[in-house]
Amino acid sequence: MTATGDARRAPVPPGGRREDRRAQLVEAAVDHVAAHGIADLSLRRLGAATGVSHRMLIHYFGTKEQLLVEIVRTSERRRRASLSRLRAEPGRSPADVARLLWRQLADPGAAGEERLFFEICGHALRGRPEAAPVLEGLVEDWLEPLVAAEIEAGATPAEARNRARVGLATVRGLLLDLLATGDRAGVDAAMEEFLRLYFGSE
Amino acid sequence: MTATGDARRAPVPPGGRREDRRAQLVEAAVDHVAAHGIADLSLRRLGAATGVSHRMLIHYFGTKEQLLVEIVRTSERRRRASLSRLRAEPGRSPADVARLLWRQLADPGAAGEERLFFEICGHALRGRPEAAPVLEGLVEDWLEPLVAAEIEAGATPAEARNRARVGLATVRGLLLDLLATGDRAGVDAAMEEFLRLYFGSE
DNA sequence: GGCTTCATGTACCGAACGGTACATGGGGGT
DNA sequence: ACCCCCATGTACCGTTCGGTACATGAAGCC
Repeated sequence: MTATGDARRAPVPPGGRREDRRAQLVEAAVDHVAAHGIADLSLRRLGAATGVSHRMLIHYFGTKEQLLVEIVRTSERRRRASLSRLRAEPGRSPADVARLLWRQLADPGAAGEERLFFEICGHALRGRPEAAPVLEGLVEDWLEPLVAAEIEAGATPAEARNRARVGLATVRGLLLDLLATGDRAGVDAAMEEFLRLYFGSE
Repeated sequence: MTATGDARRAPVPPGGRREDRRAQLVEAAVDHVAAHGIADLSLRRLGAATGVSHRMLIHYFGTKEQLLVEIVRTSERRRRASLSRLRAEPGRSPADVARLLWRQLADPGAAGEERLFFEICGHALRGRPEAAPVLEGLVEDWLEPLVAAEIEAGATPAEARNRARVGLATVRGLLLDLLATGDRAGVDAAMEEFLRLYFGSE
C-alpha cells in the first residue's frame, strides 16, 4: 500500500504527503536560513528561493512565527545528529572527544550552520520565543558526552562537570574566533595549546 | 564664550550644539538597543523611546544604516573603555588579568551590553556592514593585554599568543554559558577550574 | 526690525511585509 | 462519471517601515 492509500476522513492525511511536503519545505528553509541568515527572513523571499509562493508557507505553517519555530527546531535536530556522533563510542578518551568536537564544529562546510547557531543565540538571548529552545540545551546537552568521557577517565562528578564546562566554553569561544577572523591556523594552534593545558600531555 | 557664539557660515556649527545633540541621541540609542535588542530596531520606536520624532533621527544621522553604524561604533567604544581598565597596570599576573576580565564581563549590570555584543556578532557574521567593525577587533584588541601579561610572566611570544587566545575564548564561551543558563555559581566554578588548569596552581 | 538659519514637528509617499479571500485545477474515492 | 478535497496561485488588505516635503517657530546676525 502506498502512503496515500488510506487518507479519507481526516482533514490532513495522517502519514501522507502533507507532512512530507511540510518537512521538505522546512528543510529547504533551514538551508536558506543557514546561507542567508534568519534576521531579515521574509516569507516572500523564502518562497521565491524555494520555488513556492509565500502563500504556501502560510498554508503549511500557519504563521511566520510557527515557521521560525520549526526552523529553529530542525536546525537543533541537525545539531543533535552531529552531537550523537560524539557520544557513540564509550571507549574514547576526553582528548579524543574534544578533538572530535572541535573538528566537526570547525569544519568549513558547517560554517553556515555555526553562524546560524550564533545568530539564533543572539535572538534567544533577547527573549525571542521561537529561539528559546536553543538556550535550553545549549550547555546541558553538549556537556553530557564530555562529562561521560571525563568520568570514564577517572574524574569525580564535580570535577568532570567543571572540566567539561570549561572544554565546551573554550571550543565555542575558539569557534567564534574562527568565524570572526578566519584564521584557521592560528585558532588550531590555540586549540592544541588548550589540549596540552587540559590534558597535561606536555 | 559659549559654544554657540561663533557658528555662522558653516551649515553645521563645528563644535556646537548639533554634535552634542547627535552624541546625546546616539548614547540614548545605544542604551535603548542594549535593553531591547538591535534586530528589530525601528526609527519610530527608538524616537518614541527617546522623546524625539523619527524625523529627527533621519535629520541627525541621514539614514537608518548610518545610525546603526554609530550605534555599533559607540557600543564598541564603551567596550574599549572597559578594556582599557585591563591593561592599565603592567605589574599584573596573567591570573589577575583573567580574573579581572571575567569579573567585568560577567557583571550582571553589563549583561545588556554583553547580550548586545553577541547579537551584533551574529549580524556581523552575516556580513551586515554596519556590524563589521566589531569583527575587526573581536580577537586582536582583547588579546593584547593578555599577551602582555603572559610575556611579562615569561612566556615566549608564540606561547603567549596561543595561551591568550585560549583564555579569551574560554572567557567568552563561559560568558555565553552564563547568559544562556543564568547559572552564575556553576559558571564561576568552571572559571575557577579553568584558572587552575591555566596557571597550574593546584 | 527684518532676514536667514536651523531644529523640530506633521503629514505624506512608496515599498515591503504578514496574512486573507477567492479562484482553479488535478487526483482519488464512490 | 461525478464529486470533493486540497494543494497552489493571484490578488488584495491593513500595517509598518524608511525616507521626503513642507510648515513653523525660535534664535542669532546685519
